[in-house]
Amino acid sequence: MVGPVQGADAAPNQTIYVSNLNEKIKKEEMKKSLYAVFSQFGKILDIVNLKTLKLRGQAWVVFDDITAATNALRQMQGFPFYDKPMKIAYAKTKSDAVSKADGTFVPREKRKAIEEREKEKARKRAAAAGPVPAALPGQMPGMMPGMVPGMVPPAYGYGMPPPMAVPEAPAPPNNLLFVENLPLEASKLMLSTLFNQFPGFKEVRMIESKPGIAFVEFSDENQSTVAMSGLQGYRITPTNPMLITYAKK
DNA sequence: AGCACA
Repeated sequence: MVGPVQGADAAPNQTIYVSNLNEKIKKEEMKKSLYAVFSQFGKILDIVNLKTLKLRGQAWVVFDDITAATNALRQMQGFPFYDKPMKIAYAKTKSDAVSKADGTFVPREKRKAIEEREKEKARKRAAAAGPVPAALPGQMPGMMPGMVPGMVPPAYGYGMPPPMAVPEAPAPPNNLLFVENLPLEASKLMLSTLFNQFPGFKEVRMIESKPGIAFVEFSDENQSTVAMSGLQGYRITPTNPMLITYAKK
């Protein structure tokens, strides 16, 4: 049998479906925090988070490739995030961001229209031809006039814009953390106190001319990773959940 | 629980 099987998990996909998310968190914040937590696994093409009745508490994180998605799924399964354990599965279908990147994207309205047209053609053909004739020698079943084996859809048809701009590639895991979205009142002492709870803490560095960010150094990347998980989204003030990523070195 | 692309 072909296609998704009822009751089975979705097949591996470069998009993960994340559910059991805290519904109180606003969309923009949720996306930023998901980005902060998942970008360590690979390039993220898009994050979709809708708050409609049917879709709240869920998000789709679209990765560049399925290896990244698989690692994210395995490593972040059950990860406590805004006080709730994340539930992660592969998405059931291909994301638009992926279709846009590989040139196969067709807007939904057009997809519908095209389907209708194909159906209509099929009906007419069936009516005109009567009983199905045997295929001519050398003709492949299912081929239509004008079709050529191996034909592919046009890249970037339909006047679509190029794929969305993507945040620059995140740094690989390492011992130095980059902290952003800090409130102005965040001090070196506050941050040191906070990060010092985690083993391997070495120092906090802030830059006078760049408020809102800090670098936090640990002895090794395992230790920095633990601290990142522990403080991701932590609020020094109610308005600024901190965003922690690995620093570029 | 809920699988979309505002």
